[in-house]
Amino acid sequence: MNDNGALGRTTDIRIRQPQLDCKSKRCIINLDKPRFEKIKVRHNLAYNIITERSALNLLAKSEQIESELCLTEKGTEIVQLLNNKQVGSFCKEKKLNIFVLEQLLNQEGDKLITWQQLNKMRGKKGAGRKPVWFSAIEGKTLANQHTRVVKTAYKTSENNFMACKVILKAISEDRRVQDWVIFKNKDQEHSYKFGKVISKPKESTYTLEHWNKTNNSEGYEIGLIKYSGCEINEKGSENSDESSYKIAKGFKVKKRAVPRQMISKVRKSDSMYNSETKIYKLNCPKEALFPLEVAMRTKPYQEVAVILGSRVDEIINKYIENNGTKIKLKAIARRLEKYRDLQIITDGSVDIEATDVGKKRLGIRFVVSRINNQAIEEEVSFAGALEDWPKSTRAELGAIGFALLVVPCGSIVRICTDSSSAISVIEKSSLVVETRNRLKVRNNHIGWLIQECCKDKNLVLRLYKVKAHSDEKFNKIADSLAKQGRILGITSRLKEFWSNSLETYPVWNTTVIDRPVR
DNA sequence: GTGATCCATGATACTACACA
DNA sequence: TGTGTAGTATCATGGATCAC
Repeated sequence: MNDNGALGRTTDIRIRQPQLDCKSKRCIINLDKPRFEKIKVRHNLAYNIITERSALNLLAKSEQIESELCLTEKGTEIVQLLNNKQVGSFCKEKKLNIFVLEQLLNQEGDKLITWQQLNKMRGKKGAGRKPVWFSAIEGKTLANQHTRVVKTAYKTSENNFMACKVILKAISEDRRVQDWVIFKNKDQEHSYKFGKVISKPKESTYTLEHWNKTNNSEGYEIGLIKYSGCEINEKGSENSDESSYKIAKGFKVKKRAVPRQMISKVRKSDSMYNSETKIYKLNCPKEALFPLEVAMRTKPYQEVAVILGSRVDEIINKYIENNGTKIKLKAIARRLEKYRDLQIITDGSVDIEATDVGKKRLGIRFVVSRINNQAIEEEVSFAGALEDWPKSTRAELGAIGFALLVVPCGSIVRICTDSSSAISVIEKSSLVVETRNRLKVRNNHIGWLIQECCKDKNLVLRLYKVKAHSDEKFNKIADSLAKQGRILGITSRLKEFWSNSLETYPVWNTTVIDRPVR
């Protein structure tokens, strides 16, 4: 155990394997005698030595191995709820990776999932009979067989983060596949809708069929019924009677397609509706798909796997590589999403003190100075730094580009900058349409980003040249953020987003060369 | 024209368990 | 360890539809 070489690693594996075999949440070095007697693991030398050691009351400890092999501190071991015969059945199960009762409860920790739901969420078929150990767990824990609410002693006191979750997938590239997806209704912050992609044209939008959630009493938690008279289609469809909803194609990059096995058709004989109505059911508890809804209702709040963003979020994801910067920009975008007329002061600077060109950082910052042509009380600003090619115009363009990423779609944006060269680059870029000519403009990477961003968001961009270091309040703030952004701000890197338009582009040391190359 | 998917239905394979 | 049983999902089929 103390050996750092091959012997130690082999011992580690030999200890790890029987832990999984005997369904222990802790390293078997820690197990007491009654727990060892629950299940015998055969053909494992390390296990035999540890059991013999336990019988002789000898002590062996390794804090490092024990902590590495501890699956969870919390949770009720399923083995503790079963008799010896049922434990035998439970330990034969090798595919589902179930160790504690909490893995079988829903996100709110008050209901037991079914055998079929467990299998589906683990990507298994779930064919065959329900095993005796699962039936025993049901018998022991369920307070109500119909609602599957568990007895108070087995409920979790807070949000159950050990619950099984459905892993959403990206929407299939195959235009024939009618994916089931979940999407957010803009008016209801944490409420999600179901949709079926019925058409994937080559243009910029997909068409979704909106399916409404229904409550039922036939043993499944969520039923899906096609919705006529869709309330959320005012943006996508001109006809309010249609149940279709058009979505931006950028949507497809998000993992929001529900795996096929999670949705199945309800048999006509089981349906409470007339025989003509198609009903689908969700083969998992609703919380397994919507953990964010649960997390917002229960405290403490923790970030969870499924977060669906807005179009602005998707555009930020498209251009920015660093997660920290993305989070900051999205937070600013949320504050501005109500407004359609914004004036933003931008500024950029180069770290002239750094002698190593490779380590020079570009300080970028912007401050929102006026909203709907009125001065704002609360400061909305961003300060950060940009990597690669330390040029002052690039810094100015970076600040403008970042500012455009946070503004709402369809808005009028007035950018105030002290760099006439930045204004010149943007104006030149807007006049050049051909890809070949675009690449002849200096700083074309950010210039292209700005043009694409305006196009993606349908922005009206107006550029104003202001005097550097003027006395205006927000210009001062922008100046004061200069050093802060360059020294303390998160260093961001732009994605090579134009790889969608260009098959090849010049790169030096993994960095895009954004000036004319001969 | 080819191939993939959807749909409904019936046949079959799969899985776990009981028992000898 | 092998066999039989029960419950369930999956497969095969063929027509219709749609994308390539």
